[in-house]
Amino acid sequence: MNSPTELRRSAVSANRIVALASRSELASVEIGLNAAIVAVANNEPVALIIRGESDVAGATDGLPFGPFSPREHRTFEIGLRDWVRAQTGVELGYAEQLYTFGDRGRSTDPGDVGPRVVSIGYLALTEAKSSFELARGSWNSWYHYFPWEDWRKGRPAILETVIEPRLRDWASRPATHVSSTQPVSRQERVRICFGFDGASWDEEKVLERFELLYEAGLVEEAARDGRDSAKTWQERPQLGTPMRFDHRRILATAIGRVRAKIKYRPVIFELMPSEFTLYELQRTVEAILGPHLHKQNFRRLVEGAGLVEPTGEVRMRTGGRPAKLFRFRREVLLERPAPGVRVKPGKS
Amino acid sequence: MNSPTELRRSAVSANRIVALASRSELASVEIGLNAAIVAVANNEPVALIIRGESDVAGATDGLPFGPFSPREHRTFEIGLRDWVRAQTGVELGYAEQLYTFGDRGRSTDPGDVGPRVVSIGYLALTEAKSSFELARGSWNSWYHYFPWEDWRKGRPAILETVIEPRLRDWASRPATHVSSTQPVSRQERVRICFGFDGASWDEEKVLERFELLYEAGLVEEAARDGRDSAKTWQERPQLGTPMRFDHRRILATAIGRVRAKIKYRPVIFELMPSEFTLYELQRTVEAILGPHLHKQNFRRLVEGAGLVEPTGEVRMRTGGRPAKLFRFRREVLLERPAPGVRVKPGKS
DNA sequence: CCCTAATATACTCAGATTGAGTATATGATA
DNA sequence: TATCATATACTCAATCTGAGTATATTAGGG
Repeated sequence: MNSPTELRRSAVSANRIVALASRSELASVEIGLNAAIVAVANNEPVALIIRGESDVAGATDGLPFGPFSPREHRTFEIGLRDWVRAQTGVELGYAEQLYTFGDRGRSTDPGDVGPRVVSIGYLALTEAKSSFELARGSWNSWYHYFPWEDWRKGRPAILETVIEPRLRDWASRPATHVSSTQPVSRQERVRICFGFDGASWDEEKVLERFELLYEAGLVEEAARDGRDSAKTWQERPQLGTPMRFDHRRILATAIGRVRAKIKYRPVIFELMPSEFTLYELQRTVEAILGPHLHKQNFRRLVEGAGLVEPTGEVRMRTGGRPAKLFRFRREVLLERPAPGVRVKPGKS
Repeated sequence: MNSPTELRRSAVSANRIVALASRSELASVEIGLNAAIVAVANNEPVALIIRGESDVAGATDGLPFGPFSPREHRTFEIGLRDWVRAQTGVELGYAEQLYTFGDRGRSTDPGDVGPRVVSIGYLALTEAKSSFELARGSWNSWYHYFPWEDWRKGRPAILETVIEPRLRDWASRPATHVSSTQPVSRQERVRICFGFDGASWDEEKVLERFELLYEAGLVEEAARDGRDSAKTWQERPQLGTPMRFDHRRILATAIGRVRAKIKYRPVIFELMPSEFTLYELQRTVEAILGPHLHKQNFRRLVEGAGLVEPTGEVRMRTGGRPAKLFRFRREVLLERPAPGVRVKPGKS
């Protein structure tokens, strides 16, 4: 699943950029790597959270992160795996780059050209091992940070009771500055992102939703960063647990990416033990995507796509008829261009 | 289309990473931005190429690139747009981050901890304007660099005559080091990537194909970088025009991304003038994707998805019946979760 | 002015896919 | 042994999709 990294060695030549671009234009920055390490434990989607000292707003939770030292590691990914192992005891399987975040803070102080950190966000998937094995950190449900994303018991009430009225209020106020790169009105953005007024809920728009809440000043991070929109609220509701730095945004990016990816790549199996029943697989998919899937069609899909093969064993004590055990058929990777769990929300 | 960037301001807090991670571990690096600027001119997919001084292997072509200076620009994207405008005269419309490349070169010289460049690759789409307007650079067909990707006249002969025999030869030789992260054999990788032995051709695997050719030592860049595999060939074929640094890899990433993206986002219209006929639209899609599409079904799809609306005008002198003119219906963005040109290869 | 070539556009149809339902199999438990 | 709970198998209609045929409208040659 990891793309070959060998080609990247050619970046040696890129050092010559320095010779070409006027040296003085290049300001040095520091590179930090952030990992959103995702697993599913007891049908709960979880991320590996490190509890650190609280920030100015009192947030303590954060993603594992560490510096990238070119001295020690040949590639970002090697560096990432190294310090994740050292820091948390977790051995990463699948990992992919998410996004590189590098915006300067809101400080407009012209003297603010000091050490600037560019953070490269990574998504990693792993099988959920017991928390005892963790050297540091703990597995927390990601819905802890994004309660509005949890549709497993139907539409979360928080959408109706808190988010919708607040966002409608915010959307009805004029935008602070009309930007040409933002041709869509606040109303429309709110409608599309959160599925109000009959628009459909797109479970992949996790980042868009979080950014909207941030812009509207409805999450703790917005207040911490001193956004004006946050000041307009008399008392701000607590929408999920805040995180340090911009880690909640990175986690949102990660969740959106996983939700999109399992549909066209068999990454769901990175989260499963080697043998599983089809219902366990379905529950794992549901933990990630949210809504319930149609059981019979789910099996038809998964089996029909050749994603799994029976081991011949069965699991007893399921509470009913024993369930056949399956394993992932790695060969699909060689057979189909984009094998994944092409599910759409349906009924039970 | 551009995701809101305001949230990124919260990265100010990330400066505190420095306080947490031992300062000495952080080695400063420099950030370069690379842009793969893509357009379609006369049914030819093109990228904006800057011709520079030739590198050690004689390659002159490269992508526009420039330093990222936190002093001057609040975000990567603002910086990118700024120097692309200054350098080439092109005003970027759509832009998205592709990937951050940061591998150290193959130099294992322990003293090699000097200025290291991390390059952030961006994909930009723009309408093809005449080359005269370019301050610098020229629009070159991307198939110039990747001739094996051009399936518009059927399967490119180069696959049969050059690539297949060479890759089979390479695949039959034992891998230099068997890696646990690479469970698929060389044979299988070659088969999947290039569609040999009846495997299907996946037009999105542009990067995978290029990396395979690089690993096999079949592209100029591999020789330049001193790869062993390149030395095994008596005379190496010329597979496409080489580029400076790792720019051909970035371009490959960009092509793969565009090809994937037009299927679920209406980015194709970034490449079109404001009014166009359905056949012009189809030709543009074909320029990007390669294979021919079924004309009648293409119209059904595009119209049925509500992606376009007739302007009421027609274009005469098409060589036959006049063609209705259409424009992009921006409202689809508000109606459908993932509007795009969901095409699959078909007949004429 | 009519015929033909070339292109645009409209309609048709069979097979595959999909959403959603009903029916049956089988072990656990009272 | 009856009943429950779960797993698994089968069915069916609606929709989608690939691919074909048919018609409309212009340009251009005679």
